[in-house]
Amino acid sequence: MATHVESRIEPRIPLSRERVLRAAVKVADERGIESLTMRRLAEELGAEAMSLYYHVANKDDVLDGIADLIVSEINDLVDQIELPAKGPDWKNAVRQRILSARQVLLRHRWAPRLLETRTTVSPAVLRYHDRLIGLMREGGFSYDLAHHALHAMGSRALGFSQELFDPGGDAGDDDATAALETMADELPHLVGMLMEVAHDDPASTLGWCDDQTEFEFGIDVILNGLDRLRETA
Amino acid sequence: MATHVESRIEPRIPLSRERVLRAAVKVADERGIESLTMRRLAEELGAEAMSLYYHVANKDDVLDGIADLIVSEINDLVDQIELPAKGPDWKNAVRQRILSARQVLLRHRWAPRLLETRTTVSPAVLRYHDRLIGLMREGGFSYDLAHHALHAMGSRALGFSQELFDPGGDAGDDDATAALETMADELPHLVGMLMEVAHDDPASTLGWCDDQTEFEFGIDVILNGLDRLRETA
DNA sequence: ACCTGAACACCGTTCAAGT
DNA sequence: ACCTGAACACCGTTCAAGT
Repeated sequence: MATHVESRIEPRIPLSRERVLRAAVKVADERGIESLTMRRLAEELGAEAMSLYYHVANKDDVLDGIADLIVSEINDLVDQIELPAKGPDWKNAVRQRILSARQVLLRHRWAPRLLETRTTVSPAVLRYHDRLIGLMREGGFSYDLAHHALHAMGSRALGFSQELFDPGGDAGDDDATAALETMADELPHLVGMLMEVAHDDPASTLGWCDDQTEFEFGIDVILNGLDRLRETA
Repeated sequence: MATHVESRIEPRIPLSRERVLRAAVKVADERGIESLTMRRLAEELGAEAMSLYYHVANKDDVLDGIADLIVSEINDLVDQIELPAKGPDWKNAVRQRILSARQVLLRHRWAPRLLETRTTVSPAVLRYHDRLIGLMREGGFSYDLAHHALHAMGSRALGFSQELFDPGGDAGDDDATAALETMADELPHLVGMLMEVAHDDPASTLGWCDDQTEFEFGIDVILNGLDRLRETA
């Protein structure tokens, strides 16, 4: 009867794969992906951990699912971008798509790392790349060059690039600067570079020091290089 | 007394941080990094899991340690490469270092993913990049351009690039090809590309489909682009 | 069809205790 | 100084049982 009353006050919405995945994104957004456990996820849904297994195969399935959900969000956004004219416009069109994808990833900071560690390919990722190839074809790429291009862009195609270390991210903070000075003997070039570059390096936006300016510099080097190859092909 | 006999037969080598980390690399090489647990690591060393904590702070410390060990292996190798002449030689020198780094990573397939997930910066990674900046400076780069260059290369500087999905890796295998054909409606460009490109795509060497040819294509696009910027700067 | 309680195997780690 | 046994908190997951 206590349960009777409870169920009146809060009528139970049934679980579903959709609800489970949306709740998982919410938990990851709010508390970080490392605190996304099956028990925590169930709690978010007002259910028990074991109930989830009726709707998803296991935790890996959840992770695959939310990775796909994020890239679907990217697809929804880039589908609204108008298609370019044939020829040299391809570059700006691709650039615009990539920067839009990046906007979505900025809302889900945990997503880049998750995307890189998933080994099963997401349908949404396939779709995203399919459209990218289409744009390049319209721009005059052979399939062969488009293939090389996808490899050259790597994760940048989806709007991020994982940095191995942060060559300037903490440079603004005084402690780090002082620490660097003590390493000047062993790391002369790195310290020299950071001293000069530190002032014009704003806060990073994604990853460790993958800030917007540097990200755009990187894709432009690649897109310009590909454009040159397209012209001479 | 049984223990007495045992200790005679197999005199106990004392543990040390060095031994722990080397054993951890061995376990990761032989059984994959996902099976590197504190208990398994201790077993490899003929000790109990709790004994490890006298020599390393925790598991994260072990992971930081083996990441650093691998990059040290890279440093040892690239230090043997002779230095280039001033000027345009920088490109080949950097290219050669990157491909040497890649050779080391091919011996430790788990290392790229580990390197990308470590958030604390390894001294060896700092040293590697310091020398890379030095080469670019000799080649005529400003510190500012060298900084952009490091970002543009990202993980490629250390010899790998994580691919988001594998545009042709399984294309050789018949099942995958058949599966692709059924997706031709939704993914026309991707399927079209793979059909054409599949035949000349050999087995991958690192990551999912990050094969040597594609990796070199990618770094060449970037290095050539940077070289052009260096000339016009 | 959908959900759950109890239980299992396996983690990383603490702490007091051994030599 | 170096190592360990017992124990704890917390995972993902199975399975039989509930409605």
